Amino acid sequence: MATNDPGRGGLGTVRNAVQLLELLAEGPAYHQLTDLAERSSMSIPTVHRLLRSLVLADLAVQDPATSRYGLGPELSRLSHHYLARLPLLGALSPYLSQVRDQVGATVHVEVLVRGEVVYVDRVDSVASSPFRESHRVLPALTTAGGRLLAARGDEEAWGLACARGGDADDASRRAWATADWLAHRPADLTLPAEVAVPVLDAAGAAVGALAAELPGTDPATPEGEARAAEVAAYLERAARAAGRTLGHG
Amino acid sequence: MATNDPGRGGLGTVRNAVQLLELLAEGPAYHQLTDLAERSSMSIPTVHRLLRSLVLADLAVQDPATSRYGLGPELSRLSHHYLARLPLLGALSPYLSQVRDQVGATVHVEVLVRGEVVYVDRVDSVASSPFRESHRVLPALTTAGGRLLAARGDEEAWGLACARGGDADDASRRAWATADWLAHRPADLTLPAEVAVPVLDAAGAAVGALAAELPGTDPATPEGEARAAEVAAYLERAARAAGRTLGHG
DNA sequence: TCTTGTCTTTCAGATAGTGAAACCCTAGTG
DNA sequence: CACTAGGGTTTCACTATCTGAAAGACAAGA
Repeated sequence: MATNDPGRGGLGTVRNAVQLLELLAEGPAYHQLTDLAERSSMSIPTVHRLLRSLVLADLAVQDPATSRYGLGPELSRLSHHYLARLPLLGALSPYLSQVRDQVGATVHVEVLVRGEVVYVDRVDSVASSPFRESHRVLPALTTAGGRLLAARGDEEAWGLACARGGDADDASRRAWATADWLAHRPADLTLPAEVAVPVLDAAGAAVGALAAELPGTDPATPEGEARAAEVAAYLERAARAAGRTLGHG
Repeated sequence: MATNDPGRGGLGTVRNAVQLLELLAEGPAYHQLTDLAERSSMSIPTVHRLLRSLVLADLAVQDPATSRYGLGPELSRLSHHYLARLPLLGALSPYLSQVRDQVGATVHVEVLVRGEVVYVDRVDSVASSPFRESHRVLPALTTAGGRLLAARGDEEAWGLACARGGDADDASRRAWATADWLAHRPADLTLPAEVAVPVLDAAGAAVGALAAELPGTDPATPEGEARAAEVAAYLERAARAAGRTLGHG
């Protein structure tokens, strides 16, 4: 046992605080203390103190009516500071409007974090539907971009992606890891299908995905696949251009 | 000393970890350990351990080349989970595309967090410029929306906003707190001017702002102000409609 | 009223985090 | 090439600080 695994390394208090944030992130907006204590297998006072500290930092909030706990706005502020300096976004940004115009659909930039796909940037098409899910975060393997990124990631990333559901075998992984582009129609039929291409940095690592919506198209049909290939060509050009401005690792 | 102020309440380790995240959020993308230790007035080993814990949780990253530290992608994942369930966004979402079409410009949803304005949602106009700053986070008092929100906030929020710069006196505050809408052209002339209206919940508290860009318009001129008032009318209608679906507090 | 289910606080004790100092590396320099 | 300077990392004894059992508050239902 090289790692001497106590959960995993790092300061216990930080680990516990982070675990709470992750519990708060799943399921409904607000959670009750008792429940969080049980799910985290920490004692109730400990959870209470941790939550109070997180609330003080605005990383969590406590609903004054029910005194239940949820995630806090400071996460958004920090996230925006992170994204504002993310090389991937800076590199893609100049091309996004053009790609949007070329493909005539909403374009997304996606990254893979802990088995989930996060939509970190977007340019809306003219005909964006009013049913916008602006802040989707989906299990990686349920989206085209997520499949590309998870399959090209390391074992840990792939494992986390599988753990989020959307079953996949090793054959799928090999196919996705080598594909230049991928189209997928989500099981939720209210969401549009999407085509995605990976964005590779100078070292050849997939740092994100560039995806376009395919409203009213089913990539399982021949004409759908033709449309997807056509759109993918535009995406690939932008992804390659952006990739050239990205340094190593 | 009612508060017995040791910095402020909460668990010390969490407070320190959060302080590091805030230091990482300001200035350049990557910071060095020594510098962070000095700025936080914590010992170097302590900062090192905290950062290692944060890196383990993906809340921070360590650049493998320079071994310097920056914010991590998990912040985005958590932030998206937060935003996905934010009542403000759900309430405004159905109206945003329509407002975009009515005003013919990019529309933003903004919230105030710790003295900074965070752009939490956006619908792009057809003619969105390629120089998109998608993930701005600006000192509150340098934007129209931030001024509205800070002025209507409590003392603490107002104080934090002033601390971020963009000087303001009490007269300005009173004017902004009662204004139905506000237009402002940022000092950075590459950014467009914006008009903003507050979004009030059932209790009358300002939970966010709805703003539209005014490209090529200077609200300081008579015709600019007329245009701003016209746009504001559309924004107000959407903000009121959304506000009705927002509960108390 | 009593019960049940919450969130919150207290307090003694030991776990777990702290800082000084030493160690290791890499990069730059004479 | 040896030397220095500047970072990041690790060790270790100490004790500050976090922990958990139990008790306290508070609200909602029966």
